[in-house]
Amino acid sequence: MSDNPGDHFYYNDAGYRYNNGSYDPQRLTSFADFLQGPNQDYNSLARAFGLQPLGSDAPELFSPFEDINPVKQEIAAEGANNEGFNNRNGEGGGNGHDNNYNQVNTAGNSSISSSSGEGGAEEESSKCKKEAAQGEDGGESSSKKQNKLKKQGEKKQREPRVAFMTKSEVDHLEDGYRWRKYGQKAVKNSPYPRSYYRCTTQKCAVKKRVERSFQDPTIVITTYEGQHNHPIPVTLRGNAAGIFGHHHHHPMMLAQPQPSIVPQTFPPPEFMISHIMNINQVGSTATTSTPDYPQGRSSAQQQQFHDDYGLLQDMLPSVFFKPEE
DNA sequence: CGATTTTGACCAGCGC
DNA sequence: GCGCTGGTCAAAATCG
Repeated sequence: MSDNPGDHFYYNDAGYRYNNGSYDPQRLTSFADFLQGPNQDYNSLARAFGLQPLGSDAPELFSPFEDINPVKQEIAAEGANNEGFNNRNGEGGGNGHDNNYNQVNTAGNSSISSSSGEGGAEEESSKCKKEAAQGEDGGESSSKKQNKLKKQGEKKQREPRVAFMTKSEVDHLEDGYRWRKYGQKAVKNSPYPRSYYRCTTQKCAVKKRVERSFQDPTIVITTYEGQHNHPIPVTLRGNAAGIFGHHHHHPMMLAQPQPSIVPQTFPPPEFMISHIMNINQVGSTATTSTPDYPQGRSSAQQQQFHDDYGLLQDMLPSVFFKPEE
């Protein structure tokens, strides 16, 4: 949707300051579980991040599990009941939170006319996927493109999407995977374009979209769709493999030397993404062995994890999910 | 010279 | 049907 997610960003109020910065394995577990399994339910991730559900206020973003398959729905329901997600504290969200870092907020950029104009809800939901195409080449030539094989009508439902908002100057964040850009389109109501990427690994259909929030240009919104069915290519430095592991490098060192909006405070967001991807990776491929976080780690490692997570928190202005496109 | 990006054409839903 | 829109294709351009 065009609806630039920016139109609904109250995420800043969501209190992502995860449990006051204290370590909460429970939540970490949740977070990791979410990333690992195929059962990504939106609320669980939110929970993991200590986010408010945004339920009533932003149904279009957070809501519904309608598009998710039955199994996931159950999970979702469970989670919902379980922990009440509805306890949004305050309505307009409001409660400020103000992080240490200068919450940019682009006050100036008030072009947020958003609501005013069309913004209005605008749903959109497009589940469109091209594909079938079937060209009638009836007439003439010109059939250049289409004419692909067409599977019988499978609807090709789309995979759940998970999006991250990250404060960063660079649009395309390093996340350990290789991507090939296959398109770019202007985003309605936004001066910033949206880029489309596909995982370059064969057989892997994961896609990713990157766009900059027009409400707060310091934030980039990265949306992933699908799950990788292969390991992270081991070519990049700062590669997730090193993050937890064996090495004693401080995460900061693994980070890419790219400019950050708030250099003195923030490590490049690439690190964060890698971190997330690492967790994701560990679970998906392998084995049911022990997860690579908290348990079974030395206290130093746990501490490290804790620190990393803290950074991660700072890097992530928030997280949100869009069940329906 | 292969891999990737650029960029306009195309395509499929959707609302009207 | 028409036009808009998000998403994708693919030929040409560029990169490494």
